[in-house]
Amino acid sequence: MTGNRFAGIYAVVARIPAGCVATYGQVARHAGLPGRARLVGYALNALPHGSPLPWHRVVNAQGRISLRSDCGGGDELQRVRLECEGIVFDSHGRIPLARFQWRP
DNA sequence: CCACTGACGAGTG
DNA sequence: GCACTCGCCAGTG
Repeated sequence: MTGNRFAGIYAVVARIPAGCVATYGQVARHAGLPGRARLVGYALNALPHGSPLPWHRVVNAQGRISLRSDCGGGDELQRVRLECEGIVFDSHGRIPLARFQWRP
C-alpha cells in the first residue's frame, strides 16, 4: 500500500492513550515513516472537523502546540482538550514531555 | 512540469 | 534560548 501513507499515521494517532501526548516525529516513526514528521502534520491538517482522531494529543518535539493555518484559537481548543485529559502546561506554555509523552 | 507552501525534526552557531 | 539551514513529502497554482 504505497498510496495510503496517511492510514498508518491515523492508526498511530488513534492509538495514543488519553492523558498522554506524542510528537509528530514519534507518530511518524511508529507509522513506518521515520523522518517524515511533516507528513504527519499534513495528514492531521487534512482531517475534517469532528474527526474521531485525538489530534490534540499530537504536539511538536518541543512540547508546544503548533498553530494551524485555519482556525484562530485552534491552539486554545487543543490546550483545553489536553488539560481536560490531565495534561498540564508549564509557565512557558509547553508540555513537560518527560512526564506526559506517550511511551509504548 | 516547475515553484512555493505547509500542524516538523534535527543540527549548527 | 533563539535564528538559520537542510531534508522530507503532498497539495496547489
